[in-house]
Amino acid sequence: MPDTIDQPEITGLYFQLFNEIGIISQLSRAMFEARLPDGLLLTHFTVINHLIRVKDGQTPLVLARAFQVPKTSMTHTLAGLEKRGLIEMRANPEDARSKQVWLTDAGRAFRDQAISGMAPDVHQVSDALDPADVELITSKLEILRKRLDAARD
Amino acid sequence: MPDTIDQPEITGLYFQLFNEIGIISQLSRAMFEARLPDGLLLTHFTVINHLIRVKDGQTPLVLARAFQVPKTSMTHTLAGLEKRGLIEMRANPEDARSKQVWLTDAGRAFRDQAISGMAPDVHQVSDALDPADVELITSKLEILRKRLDAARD
DNA sequence: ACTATATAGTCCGATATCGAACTAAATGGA
DNA sequence: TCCATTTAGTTCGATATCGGACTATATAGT
Repeated sequence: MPDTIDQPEITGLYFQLFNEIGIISQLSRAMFEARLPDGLLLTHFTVINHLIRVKDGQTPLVLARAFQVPKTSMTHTLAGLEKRGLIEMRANPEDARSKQVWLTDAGRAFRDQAISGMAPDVHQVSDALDPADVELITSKLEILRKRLDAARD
Repeated sequence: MPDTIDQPEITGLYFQLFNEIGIISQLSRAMFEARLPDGLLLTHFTVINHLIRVKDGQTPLVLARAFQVPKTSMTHTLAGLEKRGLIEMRANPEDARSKQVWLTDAGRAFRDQAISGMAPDVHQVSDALDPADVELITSKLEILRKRLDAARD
């Protein structure tokens, strides 16, 4: 039966893919964090970067959902960013339960600095895949990511 | 100049790729961990799985290097596995400083159980990419992973 | 309007991660 | 052989992560 799907084998393929993804995640995280100042982690950079790329003024809960982390983790991350003056927490005029996260000038400067610091690392490994491959893989992974996200129920 | 490489843009492409990888790593980890019993994390499963796929009897340090984690983290993970009777730590007859990590029957059973539990989740998202895509992406990511690994100096 | 339920955020406690320092054993060079 | 250096593993302390419980506010149903 040539058209029967060998499901267990597909499962194995996906396992390998997730494994590879997990290792790269770990390695790239370590690489980037080595470039960040003192107590700042990749989470901090990622939040700042998101606030610039998308928009600031979002609520902590929206950010937690965007990054797929529990809201308690986001509270912690935002506290760190606020303590360092990279963001400002303001009351949400539309909902007294809620807050808004705004970037400060220092936050914007930090992002530019961080990217400058990380760029050489990226450049160092950029010969591994050509741009077309990177784009291709990214687009395929985006599909997978959305599928995983949808499967969370 | 059409053949000049736009380096900053490549950096941006890689940033996106790493971002996608980070999110998938997080989502898939959460998905898998939800299927593991009580206090066991993906790390535990991954170590057991590795001991079966490659071989057991390896030293903690070799395992730490295989997973790119600090040896202190591996000590912690192995302690958890031993406490649950899934592995056995023995003295290394070839080096008195060192130890060997051996699977127990319970450890092997645990791995089979865990895979059975996870398979439906993988199956649920396996329509996101066809097997050829999964294989293609995995092989490309493997190249990137090795490049990152080499860049650690 | 009133009450039940849902939602936003924080606090707390448990555990994971990981760097630094330490101990014990192996290795290498004189 | 002896000593300096390297290596394997653990312990300890600091911090990140995250589930559960809590407070305050909003929303929905009657």
